[in-house]
Amino acid sequence: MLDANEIKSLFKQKGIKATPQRIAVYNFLVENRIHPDVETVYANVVKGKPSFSKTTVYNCLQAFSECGLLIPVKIDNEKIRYDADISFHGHFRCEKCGKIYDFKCSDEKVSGIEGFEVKQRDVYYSGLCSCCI
Amino acid sequence: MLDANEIKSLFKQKGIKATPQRIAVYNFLVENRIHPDVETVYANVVKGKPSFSKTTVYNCLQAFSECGLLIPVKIDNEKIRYDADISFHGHFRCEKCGKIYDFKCSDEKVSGIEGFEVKQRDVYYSGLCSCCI
DNA sequence: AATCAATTTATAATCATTACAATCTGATTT
DNA sequence: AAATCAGATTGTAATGATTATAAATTGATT
Repeated sequence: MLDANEIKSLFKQKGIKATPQRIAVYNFLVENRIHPDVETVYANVVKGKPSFSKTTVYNCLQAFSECGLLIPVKIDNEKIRYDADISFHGHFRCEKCGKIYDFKCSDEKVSGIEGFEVKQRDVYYSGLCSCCI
Repeated sequence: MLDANEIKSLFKQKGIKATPQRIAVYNFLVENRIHPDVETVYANVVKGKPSFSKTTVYNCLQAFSECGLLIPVKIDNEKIRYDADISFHGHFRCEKCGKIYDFKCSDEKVSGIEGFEVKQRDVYYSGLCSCCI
């Protein structure tokens, strides 16, 4: 469990209000690096507060995405999943078990978009993980 | 306009039946490298055949994706778009004009997924294109 | 303690995609 | 060339995740 005051100052830094719901959602994301989707986050936080609304989970995840606290992972045709590790890395999705793996990824050399302003880079692989081959 | 017989033999090679609808959809994709979504494809093919069903467009695009005739581009929160260029390259989406640009992209060096079987690699960038900066 | 903007909640609305079943048709066989 | 049949197309209906809405609540500031 992260220190609530740390989270609060982090939120303040990012300009978003600290609410118990947001703290619960962020805490879950940081402690469970499983790239959960909305449903999974909801299922877990609602255990601690039965009145937790799914809309709130949507709101929280969107707010966090917008202020850069987490990265939305949009891979294959799956629902969006969320990653609290905001450093640059690739995502591999196993098409059999559905698990998403982080991997290290060097910067690519690119050409054809000279003069463009790149704000976001995503590297997605998919296939079979070693457990599922 | 591509040669219909060429397309037919291509479809046969891939093991899918050649129908006028499929030929129309594939032809549009190859001639218009605009990474269209389902709606755009439908709007264009229905002009040549008013009874064209949108379900058929979904079916065609899925069949083509499955047999490797085109690549589904799933970038940002946008609807899936389709690319008839199946060689490896990156996709840049301008968040202002919505246009998708192809770019050349060297192979990345990766670590952390040794022993995995990679079947699909996608590199997605987004930001502002030179026209929109 | 008062205030106000932001957030949460529950419900309803939206809309892209999928499911379905009847009809049709392309490709193969006779 | 006609028969055959699996596969494809069509129109309609169902699905379900996400978004919109508005009332009630609450966090942060004064």
